Amino acid sequence: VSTTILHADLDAFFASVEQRDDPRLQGRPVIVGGGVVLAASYEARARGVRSAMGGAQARRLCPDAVVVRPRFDAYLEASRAVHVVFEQTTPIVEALSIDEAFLDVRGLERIAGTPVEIAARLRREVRLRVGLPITIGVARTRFLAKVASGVAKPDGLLVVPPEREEAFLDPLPVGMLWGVGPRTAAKLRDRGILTAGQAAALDEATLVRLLGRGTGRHAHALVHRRDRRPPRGRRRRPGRRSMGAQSALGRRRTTPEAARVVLVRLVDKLARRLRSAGLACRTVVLRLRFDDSTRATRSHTLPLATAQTSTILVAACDLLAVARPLIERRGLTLVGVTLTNLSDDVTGQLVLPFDARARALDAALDDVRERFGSKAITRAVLVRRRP
DNA sequence: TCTGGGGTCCTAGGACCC
DNA sequence: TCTGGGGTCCTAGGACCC
Repeated sequence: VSTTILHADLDAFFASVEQRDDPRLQGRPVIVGGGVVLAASYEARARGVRSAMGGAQARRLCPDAVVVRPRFDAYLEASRAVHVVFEQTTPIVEALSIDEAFLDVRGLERIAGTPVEIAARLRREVRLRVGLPITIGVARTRFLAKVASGVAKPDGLLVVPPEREEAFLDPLPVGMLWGVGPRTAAKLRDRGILTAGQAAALDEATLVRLLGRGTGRHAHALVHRRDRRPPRGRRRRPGRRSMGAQSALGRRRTTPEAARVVLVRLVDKLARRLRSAGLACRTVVLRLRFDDSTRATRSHTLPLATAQTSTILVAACDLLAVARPLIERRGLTLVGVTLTNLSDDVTGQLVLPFDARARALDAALDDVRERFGSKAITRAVLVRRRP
């Protein structure tokens, strides 16, 4: 029942790193990323520049902005440094993304002070040791803490005590709710529901009817400030669910042949990432986007998990062939591959379906050799399953 | 308003098995 | 033989988040 959850969120992260590393950028509008805005400093945001905005539009809004190429290595380095400060603050740290995390400081009162004192010190430490501004929201639940930090930005600290939760949340627009994006917000707006408080007046069944089961229940829980799950430490994180890569193709009309060239590059890159993560995938998803902004996916699930480039590539090319009519009808603007059904379970028995052909078995054995060396297999047995 | 890349989760229908 | 029910997997799509 205590207010011990912190949501720490670095302000305009990529842009702040650039301003930190180049004093000439300090106090000036900075845009990271060329074609599309990856991050905008607060000076640029004041002029209407937003992340994910097209580069041309951003420059129109803010002609004097300094446009910088992203330096992902520098961001990763900064993120790690901030994380060290988090870990020294409390053992319970749940990293949400490269620039934000939940920290649970319950039980630290005697050692480290109240949550607010801890949060204030954390902000100073990050500023001092990493040189970056960070905003922290403090509340009883993760969701409220996150909303609080969003309201407190930039470079702020905001506490929502339990008795003020309702007054804090109810006037906020529904779009601020976690999991409520443009589509869901529009559905609610059609019913005249604009704020969290208005949504809270509806019962769960109504919200489920309006938004679907998952989204409806979730929204109902959030507006009633139920979010019981505490931040989980990094110990047992659920593990990666998918791994993907994509490539935008630009304006020119792309033939299936040209798409295959891109596909080979993507699959090669992904298979390497997969192997270096010690994972294998079983489902290959081909993602396509067309110039009329429609999308399509085609997927195939293999009989066994693999991390082998050739196996994945064959599946991906088959999917491309399946999608060929689609591609010929519309202009292709993006090709992507996502590998899902990930597992790290490669030891022990490999179970093939009864009708597995010799090639599938070879592929499975090659897979094991590729990952564990040519001597990894001591015995392969074909067992007939009971009929 | 289509301009990047990397993810997560949910839903719904069909196939298949018990 | 007919009827009913339950569960899992696969595929495709949708929505959302940073």
